[in-house]
Amino acid sequence: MTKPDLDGVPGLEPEQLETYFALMEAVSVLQHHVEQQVRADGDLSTVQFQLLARLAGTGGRLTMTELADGVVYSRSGLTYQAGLLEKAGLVTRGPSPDDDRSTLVTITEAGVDRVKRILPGHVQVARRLLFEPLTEEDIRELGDMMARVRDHMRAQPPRSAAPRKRRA
Amino acid sequence: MTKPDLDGVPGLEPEQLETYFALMEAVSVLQHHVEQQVRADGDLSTVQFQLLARLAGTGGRLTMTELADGVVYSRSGLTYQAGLLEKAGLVTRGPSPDDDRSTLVTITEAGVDRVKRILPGHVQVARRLLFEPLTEEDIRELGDMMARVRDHMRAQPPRSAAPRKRRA
DNA sequence: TATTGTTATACTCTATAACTATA
DNA sequence: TATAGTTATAGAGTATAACAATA
Repeated sequence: MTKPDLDGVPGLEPEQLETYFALMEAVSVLQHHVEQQVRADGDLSTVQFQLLARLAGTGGRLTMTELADGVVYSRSGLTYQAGLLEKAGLVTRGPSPDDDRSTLVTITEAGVDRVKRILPGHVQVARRLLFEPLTEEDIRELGDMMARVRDHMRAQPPRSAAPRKRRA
Repeated sequence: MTKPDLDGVPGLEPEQLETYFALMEAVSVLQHHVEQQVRADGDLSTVQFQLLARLAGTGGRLTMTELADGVVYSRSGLTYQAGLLEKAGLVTRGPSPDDDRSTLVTITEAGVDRVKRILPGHVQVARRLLFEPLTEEDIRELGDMMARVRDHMRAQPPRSAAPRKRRA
């Protein structure tokens, strides 16, 4: 092994590849800092914060399946996380009046407070790490692109994997 | 709990916040698909693939510390992953001639083959999920922005955390 | 039969601290 | 003293499969 040769891989457009790697590295570092901030300011993992924030941003109560959407990729994983959040007094779980199979997860006042406690530092991290080297127009363009990408991903049919929960 | 009120959180500029959330959701979904592809095509975790790809892209051999940079955030975590890669025959570890404290990690032919086996599908996932809804100019701009962000992050001094390994 | 959610279990991964060896 | 790396260990998280209950 003296010099691995990675050329000859079909279908690589250098510009896309560089963009992809830069994006993934930048976001990976960002995620790491965010993880630390959420833990330090709110004693939660990022996943827990996302679930809580999602709940807070959607009216306060969702079924387990709705709550999982896009954040957690297995049912049992959500049950585990919801159990932790409930034990911490940040959400409650109760029966749904609409569907007796469903569980309604409701954010508590303490849960909302926790999100509020975390958010400012959260935004500060994003601003310092992500937005600082970008112009206002960059940010607009980035937001526009990412909204398109996100919607495109949401619309993607599951490929070979078993169909997962979809939003109603 | 009827309707959590998240307003009144200081320092939030709605445009930045939306951009941030769109970015994080899009990348999170992308990471999940990438994880599945790397596992399916190459029987590796994303971290293992990143380590291997980094090694392949940097001339084939790096010290443990150099290899860790930006991918793994603790020394022991890298030792663990390097141990797995070595057991799988994808890298070898040996003493460094320059510094007897260092360990040189060298990618094997099998390691390079593995990266080559994974890359095409990898790029395909990125193209299908990330690049499809973007124009060529979008991609150029995104790449430009992310390169700036990445470099900015690399230049950031560690805040309150203990200083980590830095590239030489 | 399909769907919602939980449980049990096994596995992967990560981080902290203690340790060895070299600079 | 500081740095490179390993080891032991403990904890968090995830996924799979089996299960119960309802649609």
